[in-house]
Amino acid sequence: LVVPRRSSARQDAITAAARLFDRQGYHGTGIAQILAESGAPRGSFYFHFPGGKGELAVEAVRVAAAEVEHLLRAAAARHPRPGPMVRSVARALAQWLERSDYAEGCAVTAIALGAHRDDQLRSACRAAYASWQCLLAEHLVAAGVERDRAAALASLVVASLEGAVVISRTRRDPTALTEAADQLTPLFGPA
Amino acid sequence: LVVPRRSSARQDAITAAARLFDRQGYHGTGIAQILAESGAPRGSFYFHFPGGKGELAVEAVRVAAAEVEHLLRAAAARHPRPGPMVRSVARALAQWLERSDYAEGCAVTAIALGAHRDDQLRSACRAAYASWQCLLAEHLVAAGVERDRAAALASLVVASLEGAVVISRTRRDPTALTEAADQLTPLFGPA
Amino acid sequence: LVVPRRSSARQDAITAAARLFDRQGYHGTGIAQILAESGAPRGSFYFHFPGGKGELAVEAVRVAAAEVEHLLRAAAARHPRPGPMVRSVARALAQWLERSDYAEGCAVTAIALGAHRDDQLRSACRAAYASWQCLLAEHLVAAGVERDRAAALASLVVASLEGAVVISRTRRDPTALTEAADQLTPLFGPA
Amino acid sequence: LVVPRRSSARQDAITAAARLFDRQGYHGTGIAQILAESGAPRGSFYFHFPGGKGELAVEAVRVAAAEVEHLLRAAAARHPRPGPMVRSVARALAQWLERSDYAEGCAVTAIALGAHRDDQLRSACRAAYASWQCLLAEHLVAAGVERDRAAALASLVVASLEGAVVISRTRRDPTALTEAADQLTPLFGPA
DNA sequence: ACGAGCGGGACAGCCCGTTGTT
DNA sequence: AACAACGGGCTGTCCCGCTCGT
Repeated sequence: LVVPRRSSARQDAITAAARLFDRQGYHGTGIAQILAESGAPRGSFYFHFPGGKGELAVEAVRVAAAEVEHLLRAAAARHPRPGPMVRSVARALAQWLERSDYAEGCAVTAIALGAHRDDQLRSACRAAYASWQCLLAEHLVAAGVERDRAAALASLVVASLEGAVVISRTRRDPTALTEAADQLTPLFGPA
Repeated sequence: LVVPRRSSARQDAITAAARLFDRQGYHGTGIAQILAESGAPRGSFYFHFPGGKGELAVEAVRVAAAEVEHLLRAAAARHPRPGPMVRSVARALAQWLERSDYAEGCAVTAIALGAHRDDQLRSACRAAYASWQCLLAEHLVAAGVERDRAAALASLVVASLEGAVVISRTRRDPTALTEAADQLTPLFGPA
Repeated sequence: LVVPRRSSARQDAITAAARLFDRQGYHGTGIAQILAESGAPRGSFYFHFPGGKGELAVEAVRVAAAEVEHLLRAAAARHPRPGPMVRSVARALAQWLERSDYAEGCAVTAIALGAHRDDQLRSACRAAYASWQCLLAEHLVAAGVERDRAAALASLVVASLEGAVVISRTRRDPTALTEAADQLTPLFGPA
Repeated sequence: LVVPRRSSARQDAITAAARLFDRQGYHGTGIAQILAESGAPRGSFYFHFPGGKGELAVEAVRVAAAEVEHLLRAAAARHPRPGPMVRSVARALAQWLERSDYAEGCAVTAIALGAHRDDQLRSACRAAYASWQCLLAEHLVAAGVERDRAAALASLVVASLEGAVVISRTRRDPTALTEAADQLTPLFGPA
């Protein structure tokens, strides 16, 4: 007996959109390309996404945010001390950049910059940043950082990595990421 | 002796382009809008910019980079110690964001993310980041930071501010910027 | 004994279609909107209307024609003399226009003009005009007008009211209708 | 010496648009078809018509209105008495219908019904009706009809012919037009 | 009778880059 | 150095007709 299995078209389109928005930006990516690369059918696009491109982008932001959340959680589980944890995240991001030949960075930033006029989209990006900051802050607190300082420090870490990804991509060179993580380390407490 | 005073059309277009690319992204901004808002004539656009939109964007990146360089130099002149200097820069960026109601952030980042396929454009963005990092590193050296560490630290500062601007814009709230500068301060040496 | 009470979906769709074709024209109205506004289910549309949009429009024409027929019959019953009868019809049409803020006029005309390529549709419109003319002619004959002249006169009345509705709608002003009825009156015989 | 002779593309598009809007209605006619049939270039459409399809339709209404104005003036010049004048106009309209095999009627009505949401378009149609009514009213006055009645009578004539054109087209038979003109004649005064 | 989904084509609008002429 | 005009491709959006499975 086969479970009715709803079409995968919607999810396929979201995945492809996250990748393409990341590579080419929000305005630089057309729906046609997203559908072509995802193999999703054209006719049901506005059935799956009544809100059009914007709604698709909101979903793409959620997917991209969840991937990074997963990365952060995995690093936190492996490294109890914040210094190694942040360096591990930076290394993972650097590898991600290199593996795509610096074509893919962070879909959230790409969409945040390309479409900050759309309030729902902006809101989704804001939620992504907030979740990352929250995860980092909790890890810092667990490592003994005082709660208020942990929040501000987590904000700095998110911003640093975010900015370092953009710069690394522009340079086609991951040193900005590793330097950022290395230089941040002393802030997390005594070695 | 009369200076020929070339037409301002070219410069007007560049200025408008920097503002609009910042606000709407590279692909989100059309040449028609740039010409309309700058008042530059349509007919001579490809006389002034034979390279088309890409060449215009390169010039816009240079202009935007120079503005930030000016900001950095001014802050360095006023604040000999790196902590206050970086905090002053963050405050200035925050004011810039607020003044435009978070519509304008950094044209370099907007273009870097929107058009990183164009090598000349990417090169111009890379040069912008490099010049900022260089200015910051020299200021750190002058304040007594060892040269190698100063370069890495400057890289972190640039990345942090860059990322904080993106996040602040997304949040419509400047705290990410001020938090970043505050948390970075201890890295610059003993109070 | 329970009357099977067939689903109202079909009738709902026809009613909504008549209203929307009237407001927006045949090509300006999509099936999706008709279904949305009527609350009729999407899945069974082609069960109820195997002929698609065209068949739905034919039914809409019939409904709209019947409404006008009803209006004509009621006016004829109340006013034995043709002059008052036609003026009463014009007033009713004017009220109908005003009540919808001149958004709705006559669905038959809207469809006749928008889709006169479809023979079945054209046929339905022709039947509507014929039935109105017939009703009017009989009323004129009953009032003493000679039979041949009654037919031609009824044709003029239908055309006048038809045209006056279009003009009134364009003007957002019912005077074209009342003027038409007033000026026609002398043709119906001695006061 | 050659007069710079601006491109005929704009006028070509307007002429084709008038014909096609008449045949297929406003919403039933696409810009692509208008450009294809007129031979006008695609790239400069929004140069010639910044207001898009709506602006094109406004011009088409003006052209169509002017053609009818010309017809009315010619008939008025040839027939000093209103009866023959109106009958001559009706004959001309009937011939026009027959010549196009009842595919073309009156572009103004087609657009008035298809796009009465667009205020500028509605305004252009209103102006067309007003100009026809005015021409007719002046002719009636010149023939001795009292001024106030002439205006109302002219309104009736315009509405009748308008409606008769729609009905004739639906019937593919010009009798509605000739009947209308014949039956109107007694209103214009003693034979 | 009906919801979900597909297929592919059309819509209006706008894009960037190039002509000719002046 | 600026103009009117072109060329044709692409955008997001929406369309109608249909087939599934229930």
